[in-house]
Amino acid sequence: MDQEQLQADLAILPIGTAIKLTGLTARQIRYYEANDLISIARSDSNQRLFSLNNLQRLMQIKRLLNDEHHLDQVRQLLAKMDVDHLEHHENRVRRNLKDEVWLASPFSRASANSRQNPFLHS
DNA sequence: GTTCTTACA
DNA sequence: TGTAAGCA
Repeated sequence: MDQEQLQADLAILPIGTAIKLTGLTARQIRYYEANDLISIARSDSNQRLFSLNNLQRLMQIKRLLNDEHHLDQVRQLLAKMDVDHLEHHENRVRRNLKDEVWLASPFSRASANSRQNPFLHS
């Protein structure tokens, strides 16, 4: 995970900021969370902590509800999107692992010239 | 002052 | 969905 994603996942913003940036009310945000449309981090004192990704998702929920969708439909739609993203992420991890195994293998040029090649030094 | 939960109009 | 009560 790169630094951009890391910062986008950093949950540090209070609900007051989320309210101003999304245009939603605290009531709505808490209602969406209670109905599993979004998962929001909590502080030690049980206060909600929002990340940039949280805000983006809240605005997405806001847009979807304004169109045609009902709460149940939005929940299922977002749930499926989450599954897809997870699968893509897992696939990416598998590709990276596969590449690393190849690069570390004795059949790879990178391995033959690598400082970490166990066959070169001692 | 802000946020949280619960409950009622 | 808004709002008030009582806490943290």
